[in-house]
Amino acid sequence: MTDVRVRFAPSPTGMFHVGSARAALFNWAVAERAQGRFILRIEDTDASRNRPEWTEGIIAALDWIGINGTNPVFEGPYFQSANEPQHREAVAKLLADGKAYHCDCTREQVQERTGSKDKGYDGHCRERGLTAGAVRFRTPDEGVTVVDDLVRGRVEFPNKAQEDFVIARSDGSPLYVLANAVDDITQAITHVARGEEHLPNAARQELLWPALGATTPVWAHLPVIVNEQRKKLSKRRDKVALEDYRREGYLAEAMVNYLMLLGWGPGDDREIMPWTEMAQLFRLEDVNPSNAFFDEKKLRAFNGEYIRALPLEVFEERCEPFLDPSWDRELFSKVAALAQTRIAVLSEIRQNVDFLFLEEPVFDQASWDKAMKNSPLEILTGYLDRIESVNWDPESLKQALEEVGTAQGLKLGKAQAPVRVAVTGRTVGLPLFESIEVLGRERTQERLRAALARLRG
RNA sequence: GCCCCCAUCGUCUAGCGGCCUAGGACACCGCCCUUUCAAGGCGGCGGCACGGGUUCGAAUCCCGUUGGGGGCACCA
Repeated sequence: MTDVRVRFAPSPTGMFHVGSARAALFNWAVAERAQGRFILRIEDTDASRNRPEWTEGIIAALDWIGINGTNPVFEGPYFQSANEPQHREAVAKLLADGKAYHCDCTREQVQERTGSKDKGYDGHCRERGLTAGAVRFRTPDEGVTVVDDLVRGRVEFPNKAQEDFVIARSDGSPLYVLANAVDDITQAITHVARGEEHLPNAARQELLWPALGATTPVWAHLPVIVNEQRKKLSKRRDKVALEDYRREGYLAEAMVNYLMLLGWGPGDDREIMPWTEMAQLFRLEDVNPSNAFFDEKKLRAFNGEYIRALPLEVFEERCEPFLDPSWDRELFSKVAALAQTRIAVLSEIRQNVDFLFLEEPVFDQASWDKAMKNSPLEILTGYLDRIESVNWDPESLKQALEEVGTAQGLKLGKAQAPVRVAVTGRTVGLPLFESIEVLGRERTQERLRAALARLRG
């Protein structure tokens, strides 16, 4: 088998999308498994829609999910705009060969002639011998064009429904369908795996490649990732930016793992699986052809799994960006392990540990009211009293509260509520007595007194 | 309107003619553990869209219906 060369060819027209990330990952897996090449090509031929920061965003996002030059399989980035001379040359050759022709019709003129806005181009300029204007590719009028697709099988497109599509603007600048084909050919791409929205383009390129003297690559059109309404994920209405997920505290490993499972499965009954293993198992032939819903709930669950699997020190490092710079890291270290099983995304670390660092805990009225139901005055005063002399370890702190509770006829579950809110401001959180231990005697006493004052109004 | 794709639990998937009494995961619901909340353990709910074929046998093959989706730019 000849060397496998795949490519990922995003256009820098917006924030990097989870759908693009998955397509990149699928290609990356193909390249890795085959020990081939993964070519990153930035398709920046529409200058009006491109911005340099989007390009940087693409590279940073790919790097985040593990796609970068560290791996020798990676090649690029190349910029499509740099290949414009070749694109123009290809257009010229097609023109010279009579496989393409100039056309100066406006959209309005075409519509007027065909009497419909849905009919498409009518071939009006085919034999006019124009030497200027847009360039159209001459498509066959009969027969079918076949796209042999790894995930969809044989797909036929009737040629009579295929209009003579434009390959270059009237100013001579080449269009996507042409530029993309030329680059794929010159970069010797063997497998094109991209979103299903490109399937109609494949029909055109199936015509274009031979016209350019090349044999067609292996196609694989990936299912679309959809939202809850089963519509293709869109920048406008859906949360699609990979960067947003990163900032929220999703781990790249979890994101990669989850994305790989959208349209594909490793085959056995495992889902949580390291990249190296997935890459060895992945085959385009096994990609499921139907659309997949991006389920953030499941992503969260995966992320939780990955967080819990982290060695403690690594977990602490990963939390770093989500902690206030002023917070004492040694104090944080003491409760990190307790928080690790309690968060699903890293940003949630804050609400779990903030009570340790704030001057006074953040109270919300609802939690307060909920917790201060059962003899709160007695519990708080009683505990304040016991705490004065108790041994400062979780077990003793617990026993002390148990005794105070018993005196009020309350089990620990009830008795801990007022204390928890007094100390942490919240009704749920880390194990109470470990939290108190780390907070220290004095600060705990302060908080209990403050709560009492607040309680007495 | 035209062209194309798709169809297994709510969701993501396993299944590629007999192993299926359809498996797993997320979600959901119980129970256990328990100082709250998690985590963990155990259990439960829940699906082959429909109708015809083909076959000794169909979730798996074929056709149709219905339902979803994608594409129809001098964007990528």
